[in-house]
Formats: sequence, structure tokens, C-alpha cells
Amino acid sequence: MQPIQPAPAVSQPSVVIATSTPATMSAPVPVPITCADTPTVSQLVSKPQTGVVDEDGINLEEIREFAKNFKIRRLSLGLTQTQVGQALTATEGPAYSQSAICRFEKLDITPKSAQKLKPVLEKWLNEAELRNQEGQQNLMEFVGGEPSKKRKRRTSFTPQAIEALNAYFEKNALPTGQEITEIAKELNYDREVVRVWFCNRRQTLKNTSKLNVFQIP
DNA sequence: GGTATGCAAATAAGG
DNA sequence: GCCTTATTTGCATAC
Repeated sequence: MQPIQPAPAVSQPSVVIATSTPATMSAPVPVPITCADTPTVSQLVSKPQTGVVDEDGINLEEIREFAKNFKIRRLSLGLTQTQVGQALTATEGPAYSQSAICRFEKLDITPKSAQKLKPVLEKWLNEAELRNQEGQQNLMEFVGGEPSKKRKRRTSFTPQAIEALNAYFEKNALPTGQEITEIAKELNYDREVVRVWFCNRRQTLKNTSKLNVFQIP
């Protein structure tokens, strides 16, 4: 079919934050170049100057408390993050992965996300504890439900597909609808998936070149 | 084998 | 419908 090309040399969007300074200069500020990075709950909560309530009126202290408790209660039920994630995907409400549970427990998420996730976890955990009281078997039934779900599963492109997409991108970063349809057909991916790929690719390209502007020569 | 995390796919919102 | 920009979230894999 198609011989795999050596490498299009499309430099990966590695976020290089230039901190390497000539030995003499001692930088008092850690790393000020963060383009619009929304801070996580844990970052905010560990900052004494910010109160317990953030700009959007989210009670960070309450979330921190709940997250801590959630973990304790989850472990008491003998459940893993993976199990909780799977169970959440089964019950109604949004689906979440093990990563999401992990990030919530660590508060490695924005206050907004935490605020959204908290009631979902709260409700689920209460239900799980109730089931557990009725017997271990009951809990396991509750945990192991059917998949189904809202958010589209993340597509994993094959290395060959990425290579091909990058090749198209280098020729034309903004393909027309018709072109997208053809590329999708050619590579055998959903048209929408391909369209979003181009959007994301343009975005990362733009962001990385923005970052480069700040790099010390 | 459970948890943490980097990268990037998917989504939200505004135009 | 499609774009951009900002953000959320999950797969894959390192720890």
C-alpha cells in the first residue's frame, strides 16, 4: 500500500519553557511563562493569600475536604479508581475515567471541573455505600454495570494515520469540507474525527509558535 | 496491579 | 455548518 515515510520532521509541540539561564543569573521567580494556565484546586488551596472561595464563588476548602473524604470512603469500600470510573460510566450522569478520579482526589483539576464532578461523585458514593450495607454482592453489582455513555471515546490514530495526516497538513493546514471528507475516506476514519484533528493541529501549531516568541534566544 | 501523568482528542462557547 | 480559542478529559504508559 503506502510505504511509510522516514519522518516528516514536524517538530513535536513539546512545551519548552526556556528556563536554562546562563549560570550567573539567579531567577527568583519560578517560571512565569504560563500562557493562560488555569490553576488547579490544589495549587489554589495551598496558596494562603487566596481565600477559601475562588473568583467564581467556588468553595475550595469544601472541595478539598470532600476529595480527602472521598478517597477514604472509596478505599473503605475496597474500590479502586478504575472501578469507580467504570461504575460512573455505567450509571447515568457524565462518564469519567480512572484518570479523572485520580485527578479529582489529588485536586489536580480546575475549580470549575471539581465543582462539576463533586456532586456526581457524592451521589454515586452515597449510593455505593448504601448498596454495600446491603451486602458486598450488592455493591459489586452496582459497580459492575453496563458501559454506554456520553462523551465520545477518544480516538487513537495509528502512527501511519498520523503520518499521513501530518503530510496532508503540511500541504494544506485548512482543507475544505470536501477535502476533509476525502482524507477521512482515504484513511478510514470518521470525517468529524479528521476535521477535529485538523482543528487541534492548527491550535497546537499556533500555541507552540506563540511560546517560541517568549523563548530566550 | 493500582495510581499518576503527558500528550492530544473531544467539547464548549463565541463568532 | 465551520472556524478559533480555551478547556476538559481519556488513552497509553510510566511509576
